[in-house]
Amino acid sequence: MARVSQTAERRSEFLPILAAAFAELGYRRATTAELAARCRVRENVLYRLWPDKKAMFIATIRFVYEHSVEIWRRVLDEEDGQASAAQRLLQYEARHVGEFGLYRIVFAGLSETDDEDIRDALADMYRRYQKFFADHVRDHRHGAGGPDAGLVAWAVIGLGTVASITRELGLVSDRQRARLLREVGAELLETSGGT
Amino acid sequence: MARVSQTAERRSEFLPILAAAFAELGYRRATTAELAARCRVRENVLYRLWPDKKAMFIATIRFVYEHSVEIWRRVLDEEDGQASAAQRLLQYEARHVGEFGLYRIVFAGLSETDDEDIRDALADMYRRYQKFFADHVRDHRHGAGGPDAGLVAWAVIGLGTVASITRELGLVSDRQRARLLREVGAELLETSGGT
DNA sequence: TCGTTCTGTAAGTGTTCACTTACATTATGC
DNA sequence: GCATAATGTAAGTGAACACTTACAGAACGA
Repeated sequence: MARVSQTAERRSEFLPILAAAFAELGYRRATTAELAARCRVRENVLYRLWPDKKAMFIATIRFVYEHSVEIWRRVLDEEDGQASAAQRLLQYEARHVGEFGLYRIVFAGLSETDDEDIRDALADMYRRYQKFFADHVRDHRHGAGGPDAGLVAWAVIGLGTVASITRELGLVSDRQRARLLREVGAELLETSGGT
Repeated sequence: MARVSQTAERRSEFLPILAAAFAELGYRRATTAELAARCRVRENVLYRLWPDKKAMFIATIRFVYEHSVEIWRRVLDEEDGQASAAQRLLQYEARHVGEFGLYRIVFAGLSETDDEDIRDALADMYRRYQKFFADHVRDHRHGAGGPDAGLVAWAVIGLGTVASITRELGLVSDRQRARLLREVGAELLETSGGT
């Protein structure tokens, strides 16, 4: 034997760079030449780490999910007696939504959904997000009535999505976007169950 | 002079076909060869109607907006003494959201937002949608308090977006998706203004 | 009927891209 | 120190794509 493989380390070294590139350029425009240049290696180095470009993209989707969940966990670990976890997540997003270009990667993926592998990776990511929020919504209400917490979680994801879109397209001011997430988000959490 | 030009008619003849193609394939995968084949003409025929592929896409975005607004107007014209216009729109979407692949075109556009023209076309489209809904939200409440109707309109758009995503990725059943739009949508309309 | 313009067909063209191959260099276990 | 496998450099390849050009036929006003 000679020289132990650094494959795993290199993968996690490059993933944030790939994520930034896919977020900035979208799937098609992020050419393998561009990805390699940003990683400061040649293309074939990337091809030793992943079988093809699609695999790089799917790995990026997973990375982005884990990255943002990690950030959220850190936010939740900060002590704050007043607000529930769900409220704190909304407040955090009110200030930082769209910051890391997560949604640009998701949009890129959503226009590639005729590819089964990409669709599966996205579906998996959304399921995890929804479960994450739904748990916190249920916790926020601890047992009280209201519409299905799962549905509210989807609505919160929708709120984050539209917030990112308005940011991306310059449709509303930062101030208004923060209000959107805080005020409408609070309403979603507080609703006492209609129909 | 000889032979009068049919340019305008042909454009509107092809637009629904282009819309279907972009919705099904996304921007990059909808190659000009594929677009032409679906229109049953050669590529250069399309290039006589629009200067380039981007112009075809932007024309499609506008078409899709006008198409869905026309449908909504028809829904609103049907008499229904009970429900407000906003409620009827939500009920309609609960049954038909994502049906025409509108959001796939939007997603395709959102991953091309580094192109100024595409970004502008999308921004314009969103502004119109938001105004359309905001007017109906205000009307629904006729003067009563609550969070800014403009913000609620954005939230409704978010709800429609996430509904389309869950449909696209097969994440929730049709039944649950209808509940999401009807129940959570109703909550958004009814909120009496928090903070 | 003639001339002009619209409309259709067919075959390029230059570029870009995902992915590959060939080979030189370097680190490390034995 | 030497064999071995990891790592780096450089060039290339075949396919796909946006867009073009050249030309033939068809409609229609004069």
